[in-house]
Amino acid sequence: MTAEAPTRNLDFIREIVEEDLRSGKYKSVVTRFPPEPNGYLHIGHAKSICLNFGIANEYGGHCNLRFDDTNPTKEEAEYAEAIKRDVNWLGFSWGDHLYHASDYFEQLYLWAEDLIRDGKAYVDSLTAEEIREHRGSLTEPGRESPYRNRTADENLDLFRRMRAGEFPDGAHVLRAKIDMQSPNINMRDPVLYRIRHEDHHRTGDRWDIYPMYDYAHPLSDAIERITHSICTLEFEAHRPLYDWLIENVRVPATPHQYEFARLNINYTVMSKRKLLRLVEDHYVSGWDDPRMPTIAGLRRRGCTPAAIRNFAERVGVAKRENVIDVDLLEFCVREDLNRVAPRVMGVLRPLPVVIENYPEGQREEFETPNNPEDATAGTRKVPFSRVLYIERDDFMEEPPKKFFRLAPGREVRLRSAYFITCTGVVKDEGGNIVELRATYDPATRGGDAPDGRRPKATLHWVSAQGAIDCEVRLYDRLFNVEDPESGGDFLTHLNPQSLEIVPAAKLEPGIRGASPLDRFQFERLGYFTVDLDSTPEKLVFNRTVTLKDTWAKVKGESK
RNA sequence: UGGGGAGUCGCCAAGUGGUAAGGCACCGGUCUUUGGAGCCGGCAUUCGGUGGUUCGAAUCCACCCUCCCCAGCCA
Repeated sequence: MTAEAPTRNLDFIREIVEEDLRSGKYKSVVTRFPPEPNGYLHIGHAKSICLNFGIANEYGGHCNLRFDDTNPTKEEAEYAEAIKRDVNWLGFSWGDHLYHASDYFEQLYLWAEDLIRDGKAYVDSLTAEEIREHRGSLTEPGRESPYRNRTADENLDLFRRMRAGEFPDGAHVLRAKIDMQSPNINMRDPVLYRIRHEDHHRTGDRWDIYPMYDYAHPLSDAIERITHSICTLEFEAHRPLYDWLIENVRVPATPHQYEFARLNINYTVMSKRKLLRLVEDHYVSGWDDPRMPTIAGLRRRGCTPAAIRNFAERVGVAKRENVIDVDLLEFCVREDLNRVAPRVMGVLRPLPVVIENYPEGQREEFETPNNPEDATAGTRKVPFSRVLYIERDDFMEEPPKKFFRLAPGREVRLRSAYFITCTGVVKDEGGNIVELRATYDPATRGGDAPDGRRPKATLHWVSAQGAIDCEVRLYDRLFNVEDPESGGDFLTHLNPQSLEIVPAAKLEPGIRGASPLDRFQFERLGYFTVDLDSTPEKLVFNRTVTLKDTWAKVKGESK
């Protein structure tokens, strides 16, 4: 027996967590996922959720869900509800650790007064424009505001009157008194509070001043005794300010901020601003449009939470900018669905086939496995009759070299049924194929030939009698370029073929009764899920992802 | 041209001085009542570049190059 020393490949954040736990710096770990309720969560957030909740779970700590609701002009309760639903759906739970930055407004305000009394904050009465001018630039230092040296009493008085609503929006702001010469622009007396005469979705009209993210975030982390405050790279330059506040405010704990690279995926966009644009201007049907990279969209598309979690794990956590191949996401989705999705036969573009030697009016049923990958999934019966539908793509009158499917004179297997041989092609006046004639071999019942012959192809099929008409929505990537953000307006890269509606696909009768979000594999085609628009009278399916298709690839290459 | 980060296979990503893990993609083969899945194999003499230190460097030092972030009273 060799006891392998399992060298786990920890990401750099987990390494830090383990070291902090090992050294005793922290007794247990507390993380937080801090969304702003101003839009829906997307798969980039899923990476952060898996990281934060994942670490909490792995190291026996907990992860808070905290709404970063410091800006009343952009936030809505509806978004908060959607966010909670999505985090839960992904499989994580915050227990009773649900918080809001707005819950801390009073404490945050009191601390701001402390800062003023300590001479570390002041009320500035410059206009926004003037503040910008005084800030300097990347290469020039800033200049101090003429209001920078007001007395603590004067500042306190003004700040209290700001709170009391005595001034209009923009009249004053509270600023930290740090260093206008700092090479780090974020340290040039950052704004801590601004006046906003606007109702907040949780605090109503109680406040006329609202804290900025840079002020509220570190202090909220301290209040919640967060140990590891994990955020994305763009906040790296804000860390000195984060640390400044933790040092200069009498907070009950000393959290630390760590930054990792956000997730990007090709052929889509991930910024909330752009996703909002797609929704508001109706380029998609909503935040949960199955083409959207939102959690809600992926759910409606048919992705499983497990697939998304596996994806987040394979993607890794590091500090280098990255763009993940959407192929990896699709792989994770197929991998999970292959295990769990019951199989069913459905024909998207029906081509009738009449089995000439099969008695008119005769019917029989075949037993077929629900999931060859899962012996416990059992079997079901599918009806067979004289007229069948097969996929139009499964027949070619003049088949090229590598086309193994049905063609005149060729024999193929109908999955779980019989071998059939194409004996004729019926066309309309326009020369379009409207029907196939064929004969079946009664000896191949069930799909095996006693003489051992093996057709090169097995086709899916549906008996015309009893077939159920369904709408099927075929999705493709939303954008037709890898990086929609580069090269002008991202909207110009929208894929006009991202949605194709198949109005009347033929499904085997067993599909009746399927409910929204049920997932299936339509054999040889892909994974499909019942859409929210579906009704018992008219089933609607979304294609989650296709199955890999070697023939499609060969065909594509020869083009 | 200030400050903060990052550069290892097409895309991710391990590696922390001892002679380049793994995944996706791709390419072969095998198997197959899904051209699916599975299984087997291939896929970086080289780590942004150039010098240097060392018996030995992706790992240490120096210089250079490229990319990303910061000038919201957004987060």
